[in-house]
Amino acid sequence: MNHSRILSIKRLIEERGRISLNELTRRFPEVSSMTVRRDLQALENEGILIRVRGGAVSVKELNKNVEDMYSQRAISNTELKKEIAVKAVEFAERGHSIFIDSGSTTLFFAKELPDLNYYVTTNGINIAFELSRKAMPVVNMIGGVISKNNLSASGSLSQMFLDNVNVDIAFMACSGFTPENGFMCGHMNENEFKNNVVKKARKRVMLMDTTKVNRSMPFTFSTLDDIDVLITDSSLSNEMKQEIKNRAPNILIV
Amino acid sequence: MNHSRILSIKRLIEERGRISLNELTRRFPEVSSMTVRRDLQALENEGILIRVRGGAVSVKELNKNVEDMYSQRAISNTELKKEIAVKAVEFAERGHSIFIDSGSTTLFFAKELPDLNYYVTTNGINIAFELSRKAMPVVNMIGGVISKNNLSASGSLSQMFLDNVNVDIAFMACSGFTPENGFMCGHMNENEFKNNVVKKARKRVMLMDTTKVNRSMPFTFSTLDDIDVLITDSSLSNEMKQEIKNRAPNILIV
DNA sequence: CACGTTTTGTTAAAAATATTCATAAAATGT
DNA sequence: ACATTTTATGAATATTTTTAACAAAACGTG
Repeated sequence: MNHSRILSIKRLIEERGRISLNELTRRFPEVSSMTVRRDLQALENEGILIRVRGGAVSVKELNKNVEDMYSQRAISNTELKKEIAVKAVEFAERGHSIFIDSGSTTLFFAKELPDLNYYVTTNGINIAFELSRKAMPVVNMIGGVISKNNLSASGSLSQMFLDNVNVDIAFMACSGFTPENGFMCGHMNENEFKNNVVKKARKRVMLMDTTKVNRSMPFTFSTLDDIDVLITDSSLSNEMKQEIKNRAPNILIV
Repeated sequence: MNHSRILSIKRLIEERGRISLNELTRRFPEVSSMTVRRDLQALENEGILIRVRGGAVSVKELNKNVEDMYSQRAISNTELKKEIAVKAVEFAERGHSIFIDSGSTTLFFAKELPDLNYYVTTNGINIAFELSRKAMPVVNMIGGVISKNNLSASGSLSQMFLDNVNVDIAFMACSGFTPENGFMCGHMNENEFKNNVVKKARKRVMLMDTTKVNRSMPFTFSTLDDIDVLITDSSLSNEMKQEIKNRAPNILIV
């Protein structure tokens, strides 16, 4: 059955990124290497992969590096961020108006968000783009001047825009955090904007990976007790957890 | 001089996308094919290209297919659109406030725009993204509800946003055109928004490839004599050109 | 079932690539 | 400035991979 074999090969290479002819012939002992070759050729014609000496590489895999191109820079600690995003999705209720802050962790959150009827408002153009790929959610982009480092809108027009939006729950991101100073970011405009979102939202969820902990930034847009839920990755130390609980007894740490 | 040669090879492959070893040895007769091979190997290690039988393909080139991923669908007639974009760039003056309408032709325009100090306002998130890759222009994104088919913002909030922006020159796109009905688009919200941009701008440039000619859409956002410059590709018929001139004597057709 | 078509296997030849080694040039240290 | 080391290159050879051509098998169809 040639078709199902080709499909298997396709799947294999898409998940592995690159595969050698030797491995393929080992995996498909029922056919000759020549057949596998021809399969690869067929897949190459379809633009699925490109053949290289000794095997083939998946075009998708190559594009993975670019997939996140629209987030401008390579994203680090993707595993941590994904972990956080998966946990955060639980807090998004369908039919509600949610705000998603600009940021790389929140970008993962947007990716993980199921395709349901949320009303999403965001100030990140990469997040708006990501959400636009889904069929159901209504995507509302906050306008304003785009800052090139993080693709987020801010400024007075953003503020005006925000005034016209209601937010049930805000999923926020930060660049730095200490228990004393709270959640910080690096730019004044953004800071003001984030601060207003936090004030405005009925419920606030902070997505923060542990690389942000004990890192200071110029501006604080939110203190610990502004926040209802703090979602971090598994490597948050118990001491820090305790300290957070002491300062903000009502916070839920996930 | 090994380094400059490797750089040349890199540039060559980045502009051509794919190159054969034969061609490379022809282009670099001063070194042996073995050396070229080793150069390719070096570039492969850097992730610039991947070697295939008989030559190499540029990773960038492969990504080009995905580059336009963020425009959601494959772009057709890219050559026409590029031609138009190149011509349109002439009309963008540095230091001015320009508006770029959402659309695939205008996306090319955004790509072609040189990296200078424009003040750009746009309602397309893909266009805002594209512009954010450039260092100089100030990018101002119009907020609003994002429509998923063309990644553009529209709605009452967009309107409010537009009220706060001044536009020297607007580069517009349309989905259909007939001389009688003028420039048309498919959605009411977009239509209203585009219409307001046209009203507001001091100068209006329409980017329209000939596939749009004699195609009707539900809504008209601009008539012929609203427009100052009409930029099309080379395959606009002379009859149509004449008819346009008759109806709008002051229009400049490029 | 006989026929044409498509898929697959076998093999040999061709092509491309890798390896090795020798040499020349450049960089480095003293 | 000289010697030493490193690096780049070319040539020859060996290895691997790919292609091509043809035969056999499987498949579908009237």
